[in-house]
Amino acid sequence: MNVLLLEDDKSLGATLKSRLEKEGLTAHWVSTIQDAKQLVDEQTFQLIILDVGLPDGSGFAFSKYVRQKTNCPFIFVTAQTSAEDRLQGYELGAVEFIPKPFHLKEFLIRVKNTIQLHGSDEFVMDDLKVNFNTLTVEINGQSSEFNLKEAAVLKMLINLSPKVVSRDQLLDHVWGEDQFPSQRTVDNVIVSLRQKLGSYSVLIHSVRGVGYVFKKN
Amino acid sequence: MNVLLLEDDKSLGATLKSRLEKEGLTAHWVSTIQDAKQLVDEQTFQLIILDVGLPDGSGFAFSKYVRQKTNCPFIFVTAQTSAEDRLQGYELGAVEFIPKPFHLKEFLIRVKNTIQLHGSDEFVMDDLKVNFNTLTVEINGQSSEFNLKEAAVLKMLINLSPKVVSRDQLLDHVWGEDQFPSQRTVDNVIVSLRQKLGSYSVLIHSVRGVGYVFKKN
DNA sequence: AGCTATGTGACAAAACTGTGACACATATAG
DNA sequence: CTATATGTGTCACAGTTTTGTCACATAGCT
Repeated sequence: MNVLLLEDDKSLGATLKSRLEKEGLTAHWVSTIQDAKQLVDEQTFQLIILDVGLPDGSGFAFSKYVRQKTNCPFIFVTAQTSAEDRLQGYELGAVEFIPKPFHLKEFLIRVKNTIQLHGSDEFVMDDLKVNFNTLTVEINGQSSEFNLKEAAVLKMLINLSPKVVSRDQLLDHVWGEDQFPSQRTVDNVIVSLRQKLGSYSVLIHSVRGVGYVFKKN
Repeated sequence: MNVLLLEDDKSLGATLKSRLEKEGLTAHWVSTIQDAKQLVDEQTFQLIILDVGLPDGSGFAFSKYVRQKTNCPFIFVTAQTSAEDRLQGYELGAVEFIPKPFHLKEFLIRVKNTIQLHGSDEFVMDDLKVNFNTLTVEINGQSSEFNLKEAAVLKMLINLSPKVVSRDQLLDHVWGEDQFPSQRTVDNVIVSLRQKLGSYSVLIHSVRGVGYVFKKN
């Protein structure tokens, strides 16, 4: 799960990022709306956690930007906690509203609940539907299943699309920085991915000398 | 859906009861812990919404009483909203904590989320009928009984369907975050569930490396 | 003690993974 | 243009990991 954390308090941001990662999530932490916009344009997230009072604008405004681009669920974490603030948050499409200050345990409980309830980890394009939760891919109703590595590789390619992802990046991210399988291993995963993607296999291009790209159309 | 509303503010209580009923729920409204205990002893509820500051005691205390008797989810609605209060609420097993004052719309959004996440205590599909309250399953009239763990696991799978539930999620939710049975334990519960589900056992799929899914057809 | 509910360990079965070999493709130099 | 070097696609095999299942141990209750 790819999580975007937008929080300008350095200490809090660092803490939350580390706790989210302990939960097995991939957390990206930025402290300005500008940086957040850039990340949202570059990657896809399954959850966004954001403050309202930020140095370069209001989290409420940013949440509108997010809504236009994706349907990613988001959680407000803020000291502005009046009934009106909360209602505004929920009406903007928030799925949670956590008032500051809070205890970490409460934060984690509520984030977990949110992920269980709203966290759909899907990629859809035309007749192609990939579900990273059930590790399945459906093409024109025909479905087949991924294994863990395949899913992780495809997810990374899609998340970073249209950037080229090197084999080393894949090995680091998917296999872990302490594992050193041969680079042929990556190719093999690509092979089986392509088989399972059928006619959509052409979306995975190989870039000679570098790695692979997923091109959305 | 049977909902218990424990709120001593007459005006607020009446409003909430009426709004809950507009949502199609059956709402019982009482204003004292004494009355609430009596109702809890007499009936089964699928959701309890309660204030903390009550004329004849603390809602926190009552929530402990509830926990002993049932596993019904409950939501605190209260003006005591410090981080400590909220944490205490969540640690007592609350699934939501709504600070006063609030707008009705926020209240309804959060109640609906809760209901969706925790579901009802009966599940019916074709010839399959599962009752999580009496811990029974009936298939074509043939009935058998679950034990507590089996029921809790099945309920979680069904409530989150079609999402995959990891063994860790199951261990946290069913066994508790402070218990650490082996993951084999989960598999064994799945085995006995499958046995009791007979021909419907195929609905429980395992997702290698992740966990299990319940697929409603 | 007898009973039930629950957790554990062992082992087989199934699925996944990484490797090397080889064919094929693409770049670069001559 | 051809030869050579290098990168990539694909396959089958064997080792590893995960899961299904069973028999048994333990705990708590009556």
